[in-house]
Amino acid sequence: MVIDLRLLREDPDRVRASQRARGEDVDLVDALLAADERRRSSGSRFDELRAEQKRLGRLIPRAEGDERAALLARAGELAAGVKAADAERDEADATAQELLLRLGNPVHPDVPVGGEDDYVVRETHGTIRDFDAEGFPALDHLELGTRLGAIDVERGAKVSGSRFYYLTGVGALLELALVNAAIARAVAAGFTPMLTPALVKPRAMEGTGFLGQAADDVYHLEKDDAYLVGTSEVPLAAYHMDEILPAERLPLRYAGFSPCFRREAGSYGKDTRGIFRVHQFDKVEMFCFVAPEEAEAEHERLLGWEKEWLTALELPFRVIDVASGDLGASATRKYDCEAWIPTQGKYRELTSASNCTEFQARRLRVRMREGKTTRPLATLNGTLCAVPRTIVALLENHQLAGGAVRVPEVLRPYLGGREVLEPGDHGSDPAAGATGS
RNA sequence: GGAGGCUUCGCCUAGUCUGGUCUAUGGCGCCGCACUGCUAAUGCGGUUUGGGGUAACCCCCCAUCCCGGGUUCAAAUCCCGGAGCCUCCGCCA
Repeated sequence: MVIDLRLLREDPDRVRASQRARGEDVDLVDALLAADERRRSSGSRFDELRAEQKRLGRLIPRAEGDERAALLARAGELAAGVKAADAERDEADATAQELLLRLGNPVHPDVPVGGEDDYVVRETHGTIRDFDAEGFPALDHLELGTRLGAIDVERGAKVSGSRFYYLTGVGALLELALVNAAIARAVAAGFTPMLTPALVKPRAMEGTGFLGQAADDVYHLEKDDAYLVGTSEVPLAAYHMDEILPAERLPLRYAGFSPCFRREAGSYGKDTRGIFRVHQFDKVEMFCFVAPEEAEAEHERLLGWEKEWLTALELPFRVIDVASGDLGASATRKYDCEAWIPTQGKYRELTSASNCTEFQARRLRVRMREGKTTRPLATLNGTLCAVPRTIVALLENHQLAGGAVRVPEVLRPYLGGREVLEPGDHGSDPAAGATGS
């Protein structure tokens, strides 16, 4: 049973306050405490009866005649009692477990309280271009992508439905360039690159906190009782499931690359144009296992790597401290990097760094051993590069008059040296064209 | 998809047929102590994990032999279901 209710028992008011800040059910806390109490009392009754049962079990084989009959009679009573206590404990366990799934990680005290719009802007970077001054109107990413032969949403919809797309020609090259550049940077920063499964068992999904409030957004394959991951955070967190890691091996840092699947339930009519919000995309994700006391510092480091990446892509962006009501279930605090999208006239989320403290580690039973003691560790995750959104930001921010797009220097080595993407480039190797071969 | 074999406390392993001091054997590794110019060797002790009792330590209780059910007074052991690994066959990028 993957339950740890220590914080709840010790400081229920803090958990209540957290639920309130998240805009979630506060009564849940009392229901959980009640289930926990039932679980404990039936558990200790079970333990006592079982102890007596064991004692009898040792006497019976040696007893004879009337004595043996009496012992067997008592043992029969005990068996019934043990069974009842066991059933009651199981029921309380299941109830507690089910309630616990709906309880989010207690929010960090410095997190701004409120909903989606109550974030606090931490910092702003880069310069927003003034297209009026430059003398041409900014085209949106879909217009640019279509002209470049990079994005095909019509055929995506024809084949798979709305919110699906093809990346074609230089669009496909652009994704591969982004992924390669991002992985190279992560590796240089000390991350171990990982290609992860996209299909996981319920345990992994549940343990990372995606089957609570976020369950509607997850694809489930009923026939196999398997889930399509919405991020490689899931298989990365579960990678060390049920393991005890020596403290001296920490921090463990992984850079995962995987497709991500999201139902986008409840976002009808939102971002319907282009590839900003889609059902399937690829993403490079950073994931860290650290000692709990290191978690906040690691959170800052994750944010730092994200900022360096966006800066290297020459994108104007800002960092927000996400408000309590907009945190995922697993995060105690979350920083989003939002890039400026010229045609929308606003900043939009490109990356997100979450400190999950011990929330996921407890559920997945990932622990650290330090000397003699074993305790849960902390997990953190941060986007390095979510491909479609990054493409949106790149196309729009780096567009030139006439629909061409300047390639930031970091990506050029990964794009056959191209400095500009231009309509008519079908993605073949420019060097091959130049030599006429 | 079909057939068979396997899964024991870090690793290896005894135990399962024939249910009951299994409170799970031994080896390796690891930790501590002793001995020893150093190292090595040797000896002794310790070494699954989770929950509970306790202010805490020692210690005590319960669970845990892949997981979940069942039979039984009693399950590592018997029965059913599932998972994982391996071998062979079929199919396949």
